[in-house]
Amino acid sequence: MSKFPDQPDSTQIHKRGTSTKNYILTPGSLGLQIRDAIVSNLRSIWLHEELNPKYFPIVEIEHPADLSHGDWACSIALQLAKILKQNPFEIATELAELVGQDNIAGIAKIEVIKPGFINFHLSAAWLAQQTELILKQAEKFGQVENRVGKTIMIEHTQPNTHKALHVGHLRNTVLGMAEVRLHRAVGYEVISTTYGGDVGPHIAKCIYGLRGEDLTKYPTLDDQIKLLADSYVKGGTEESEAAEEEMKRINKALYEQSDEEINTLWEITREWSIAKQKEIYVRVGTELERFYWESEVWRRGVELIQQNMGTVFTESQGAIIFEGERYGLHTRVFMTGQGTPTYEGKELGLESLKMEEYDFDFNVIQVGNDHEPYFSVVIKALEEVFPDKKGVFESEHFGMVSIPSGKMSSRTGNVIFLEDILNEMHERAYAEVDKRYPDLPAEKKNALAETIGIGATKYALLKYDPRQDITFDPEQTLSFTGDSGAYLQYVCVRIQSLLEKAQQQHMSLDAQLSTLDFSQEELTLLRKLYRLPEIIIHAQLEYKPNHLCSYLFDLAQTFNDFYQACPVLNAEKQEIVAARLFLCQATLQVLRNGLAVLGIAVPEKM
RNA sequence: GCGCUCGUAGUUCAAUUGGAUAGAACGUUGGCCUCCGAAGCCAAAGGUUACAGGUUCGAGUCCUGUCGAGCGCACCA
Repeated sequence: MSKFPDQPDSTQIHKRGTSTKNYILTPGSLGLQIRDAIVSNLRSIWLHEELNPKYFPIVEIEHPADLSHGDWACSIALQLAKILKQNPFEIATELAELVGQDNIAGIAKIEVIKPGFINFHLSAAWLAQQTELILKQAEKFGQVENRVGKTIMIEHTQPNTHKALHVGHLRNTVLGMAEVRLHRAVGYEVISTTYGGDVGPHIAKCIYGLRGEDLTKYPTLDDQIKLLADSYVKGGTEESEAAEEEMKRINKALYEQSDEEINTLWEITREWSIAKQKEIYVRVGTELERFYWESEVWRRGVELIQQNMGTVFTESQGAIIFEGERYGLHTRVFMTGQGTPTYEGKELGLESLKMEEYDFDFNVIQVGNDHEPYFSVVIKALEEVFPDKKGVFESEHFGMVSIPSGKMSSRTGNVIFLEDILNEMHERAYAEVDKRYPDLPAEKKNALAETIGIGATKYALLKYDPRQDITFDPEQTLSFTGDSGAYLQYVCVRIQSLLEKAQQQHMSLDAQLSTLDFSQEELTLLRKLYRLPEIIIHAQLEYKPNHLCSYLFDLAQTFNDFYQACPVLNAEKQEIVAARLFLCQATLQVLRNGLAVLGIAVPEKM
């Protein structure tokens, strides 16, 4: 007997790009039960009609965009019309009839609509039960165990030393940490790392501009960072031949550590940069388990290149190259004519060091999309050098950030600095806090302003598709109203204060629903609350935290509809008060859990 | 010139990877605090998804072409 094709669920799908929506179907979920019921009944039809199992489709179900179309929907009948040589509406009707006979608990109604959609409506009892589960699982709700036992290293952020961080870096680190948390949420063991450029021509430029400076004249970290930025511009805009020769000499000396004066200068200023980076990481909640540096991996890269000369790498015009063209890629230089490794050459050393230090199943490297062609080459070369590591390394490409005045460039000074953004957002949030709570001690105002400012900043960067280039206009992008971090925080804070009031009035906060007589607004809320785990899986598989942002914002809006329409504490009957308090708690839990994955904190009051 | 990515409301972006009437936010206009927090809510206006074909039950999404933008095309990262 020939075999029907496998019907995937969320545990079987590793990566985005898979052509099925069934990644959100977790084992035991109602969605999976519905899908499987459709599959098994369809198989009966298949066998009855004596069709070839080879042509049996992958059955997909999804949440209709419009809730009036039900909670789950399946369009398989439309796809089968041709194969079965039958009207899609008839197929849908027959299938719906058969699935209905399975009496799946939780389904209140199955509808067949127009051309041939089968729509499943969930019962209030099931939704209520599901919501009780949210409160039972508390902060664990939203976590799934799809990838337990797998370890992934995520390399992100990657700022160079000797340069001030700008909005682009902020986007990278905020996205990077969101990816780290999303992967943890689906069960991965995650190693969060970064890799910084601390040797090479870009550093040489800064050192060139720096020479002759009395470093002791710059006592504070901010002065020091300012000096580095100015020096970089000085070196970067110098175009005379003599200066270029000198910078090449400095570069070479940096690699070989052959010049005492340059070494000292480099060591001191490198520490400045790293201190500043760490300060920022603490502020934005970036946690890194291991900092890799070009200076510690380049020799290893050179050795690997030398060991694979003639096989993987070849010499050309004095440089050492990898002939990517043989694989339809670019041919790239891995070692320059001067004998220094390039970005690509160093990368080789980096990956080999990672493998030596850690045992991981995957390593995702998140970089800007301008690096995309290089990474295809680097990964190809890597797989040639380490043939047993095929499929381990993967690069993920983020879109670039430009600003209204054009493309950012540290060299010309057309940049918005990361810290300026954070500070400005802090100040704006402080002004709002001050307006509302003028009597609060300054210390508390500052703490609150920081939570709100950082939250709004992170949300503003996470709500876009990571792969899209974005224009970052601080006036417009960073907002405390509408689709913003502050909006979500506000909804949480308002629920918190509601619950506090309820407690003061000794109302019951049991994680149980005593009524199933829901209003339209309550029902809509219930129909969205249970979806968080699916959203997290979706966001993780596609590396798209913006899906989680959209969901949370939509949930918050749905809650506001409910809040506006339904009095909670002042509801007419005790059991309605209890039911609504219960809904408030569940919403708060889901919002908090989702925001935690995004790295956004919720203040107690605001 | 070649390659990759992209083109959606005045602006910034979504759109469950081919699903149902393309959604938000900002901005604009008008309304809602004697009522659980107005950083909130409601309403209005705003679209031939750059353009032209094609594929099919169905296209913003896939294929072809045109126009336009960004990025990349060996000793920078």
